[in-house]
Amino acid sequence: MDKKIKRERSSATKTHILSILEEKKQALAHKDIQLLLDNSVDRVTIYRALDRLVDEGKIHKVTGMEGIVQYAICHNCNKEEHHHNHIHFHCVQCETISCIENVEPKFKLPDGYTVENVQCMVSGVCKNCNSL
Amino acid sequence: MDKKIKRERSSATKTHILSILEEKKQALAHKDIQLLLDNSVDRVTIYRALDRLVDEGKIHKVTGMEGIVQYAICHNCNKEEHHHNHIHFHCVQCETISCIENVEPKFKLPDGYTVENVQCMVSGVCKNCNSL
DNA sequence: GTTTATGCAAATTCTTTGCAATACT
DNA sequence: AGTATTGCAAAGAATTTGCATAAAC
Repeated sequence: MDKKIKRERSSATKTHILSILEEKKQALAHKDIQLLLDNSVDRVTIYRALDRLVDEGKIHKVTGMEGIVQYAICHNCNKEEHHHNHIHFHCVQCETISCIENVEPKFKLPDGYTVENVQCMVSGVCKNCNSL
Repeated sequence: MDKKIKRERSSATKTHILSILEEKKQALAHKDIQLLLDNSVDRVTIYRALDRLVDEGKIHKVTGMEGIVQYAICHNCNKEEHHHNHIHFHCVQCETISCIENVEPKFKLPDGYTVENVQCMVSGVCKNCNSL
């Protein structure tokens, strides 16, 4: 029940994953990351590195429309506070998921409900694909 | 690539699943449904019945915060048109997911984006639990 | 009688766990 | 030295596929 006191440590896998996510500027699934790592890193190692990055507030999990789990860079988070109420956009043409930073959905629930967290997935055609 | 021409047919499993979902008034996972069917129906049969019900526009899939797939009754859908832009509410106390009908999230995406579909998961405490 | 639904076995995919070896600080 | 990371093997959960039998229309 007690929190594991784990010091953050750099690791080849974590660094590499982060730079991939930075470069692609979109959410990627475990599978994609493994491929982009040239299959040179063990599946399990990738799972664990992703978990640690999530714990450290560096990336966050996004579950796509079809239930596929993906990971994206966190821009406004740290280990203590997470802010993922922004919209995730799934482009049906280029099949990518990306974060629309600074756009939060507004809504009014019926009386009696208390809101803690919001996850919003919007699908459609992204800026890039629309301008082709 | 061609659509399977399947006539809709009644079946014990489909009917039973529908009445369970109607009665519970919340989204249920495959697992829950199997249990509520007293484990008397084969896992695979349930998966297939759920798929068919989704195709027929009778129920829709909801993927919860933690990636658990659940199914809920459709109130405004048919085989041709689906309207699931309403909010799905996940209560962290009673651990249920339910549809908040008629509440759609509003947001404004940057120029260039075209919206086709919206899926919004809100977690918090539901009306029932808040009034206890 | 033709098509769809069911049950069983088996295969796939995704994810997690245990453990020994290695790397980081 | 002490703790976190890695790789491998193996287990576990969720979902899908194939095929023969049963049921619906």
